[in-house]
Amino acid sequence: MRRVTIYSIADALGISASTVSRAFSRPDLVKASVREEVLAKAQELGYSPNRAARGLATGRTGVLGLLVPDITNPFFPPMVRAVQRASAHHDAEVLLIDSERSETMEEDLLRRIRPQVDGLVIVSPRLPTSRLRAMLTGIPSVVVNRAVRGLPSVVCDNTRALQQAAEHLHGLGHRRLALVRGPRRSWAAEQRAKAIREWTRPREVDLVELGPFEAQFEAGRTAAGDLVDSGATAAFAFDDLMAAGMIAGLNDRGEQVPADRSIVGCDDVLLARTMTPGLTTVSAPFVDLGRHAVDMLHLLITGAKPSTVTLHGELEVRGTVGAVRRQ
Amino acid sequence: MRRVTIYSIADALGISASTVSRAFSRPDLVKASVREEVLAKAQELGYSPNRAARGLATGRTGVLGLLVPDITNPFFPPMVRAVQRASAHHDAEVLLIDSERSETMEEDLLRRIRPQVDGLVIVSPRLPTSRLRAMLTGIPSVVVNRAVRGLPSVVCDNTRALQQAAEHLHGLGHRRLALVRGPRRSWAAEQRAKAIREWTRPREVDLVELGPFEAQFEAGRTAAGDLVDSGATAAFAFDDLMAAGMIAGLNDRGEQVPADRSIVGCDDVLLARTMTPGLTTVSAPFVDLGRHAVDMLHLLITGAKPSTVTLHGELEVRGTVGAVRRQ
DNA sequence: GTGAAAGCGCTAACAC
DNA sequence: GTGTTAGCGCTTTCAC
Repeated sequence: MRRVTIYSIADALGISASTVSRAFSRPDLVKASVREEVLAKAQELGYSPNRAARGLATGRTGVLGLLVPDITNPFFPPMVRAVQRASAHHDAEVLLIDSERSETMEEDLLRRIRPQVDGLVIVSPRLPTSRLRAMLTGIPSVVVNRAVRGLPSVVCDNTRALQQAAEHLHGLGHRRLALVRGPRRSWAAEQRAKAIREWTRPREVDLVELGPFEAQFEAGRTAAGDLVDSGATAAFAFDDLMAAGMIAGLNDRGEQVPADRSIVGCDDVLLARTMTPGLTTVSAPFVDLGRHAVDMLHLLITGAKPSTVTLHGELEVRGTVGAVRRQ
Repeated sequence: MRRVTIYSIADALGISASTVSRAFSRPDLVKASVREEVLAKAQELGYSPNRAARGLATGRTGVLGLLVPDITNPFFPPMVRAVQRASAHHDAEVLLIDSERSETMEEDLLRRIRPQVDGLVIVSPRLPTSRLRAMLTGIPSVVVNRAVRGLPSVVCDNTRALQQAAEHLHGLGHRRLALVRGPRRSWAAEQRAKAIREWTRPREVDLVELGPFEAQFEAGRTAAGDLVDSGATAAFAFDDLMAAGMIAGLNDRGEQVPADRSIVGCDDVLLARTMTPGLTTVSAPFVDLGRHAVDMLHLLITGAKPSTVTLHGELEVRGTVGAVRRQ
């Protein structure tokens, strides 16, 4: 049994292959009655178009590449889902790449999939701008959570929410805050740090900066020691994972959150809700992040020039912040 | 600037395209010196093979499909990573599909990607066997964590580890255990339930069965009520996510774990380590699961007939089990 | 060990 | 509206 192609259908119907092809890719160019015959026969024969062939002819693969630095970080699965869902709307599939936080893997993998996809959604907080730009020239790409001149991006600005959190802590009596910084050279880390610094500057509040640290649970645990030493009564963790690690580290040292110290995370990943008490954090708009990225990518692929989109996180007050402890 | 193909290289070197092609796909058929020239020139020109063209010619896409039911469940990211890593060894890319726990999406998405991949790694705990088998005929497929007659699979048997856990609880004085069941019709859920029942039967221990429940945090929270009502002093949750939910639910009701009740999870996902106290659980061999699945798939694709692989979970005793509370 | 040529299944001018 | 034709970039006989 040989496989069914547009020719099988064309022969069966006594029409040309082009018409069959058009019935699928440009249905408006085919007479309705013919189109329906084609579709019916296709159904009957179990035909489904060969993407590779279409790809060869059109130069399009119908596949989008999604690069994430660490799929095991709970930030990414919801985003992956959103990207996939949005891609389905454009009839595209998603090739996933997890670079395992390695820059060399990132470049290798990117090089490998580049020719196989129509475009790329890239989450690469740390690859130097020049190398990032080099990897991305010549292929439609949208960068997530990082602003790179000349590249369309969709970013989440947490400034307002973080400053609200700071305000909240201030209202609870905290006057010495810690900023537990995320990865060195991470765009988001810098962004978040800036928000806190900016809020602190005009106020009668001490700010101590700790880190940089990796965006990992264990790094948070380590940071807990620095936090205790710093004398800050409340801390902004770079993200929820670090916040969770910091809380565990404080527990190791006999401290309770929020009784002894307050902790604020960022991103509102699953973990933040499943902790007890729930983590006070800033929610990331995963779904919109993914959706905008894909929509923008689609625009790029079809020749348009999308402009950068900025979304906003929102403060979620839960159980890990409380009134300052009486010293 | 036109794209570089085997012809660009062939022209530049004054040789034929066939030779260039062979230098990549059948290097043994090309004289070493020529091969090296080709590779060097390819490097210089930034050539990378067009998969679509290769796919058209060979019928292979170089892409593997990976279907997971819920990428936001922390069980899957490490497995996705393992699958991707293993695929790289076979020079294949991974097309990810998250069915969002919907059977209809699962079938739709599968139908869509089937023609675009060389084979499938499927994690589908609940799709009825007949429909699963129907979706998978005609395409090399490996099923993960589910035994389906006639389909090669790689499964994780947690019987021994769960029974060790039961033994451990027994040693701590627990005589009334709860089995908090996972999703109805889930192969793993049935498997785990069987292990506990089998251990209980010959012993002077009461077993109460709760559920079935969805494998979700919130379902665990709900289950906590049933658990309290059941009077069991210790419980086996279907998985870690449920276990975390149950602990949160118990806290809501003023109970502490393990002081008031002991909880055992399953899978040892990130969450299990980040909780305080750490969750006693049974570790899943994520990396091996992914690796074996891909290796088996590769065998299938190349015409061999792999046999089912059984891996084993191991008990990880952490902080959520303790001596039975004095009533 | 290497080249010439056909063809994988589809699309896209171009003609009719 | 539909058919004809010429590729897309690669692999793979088949000669040499």
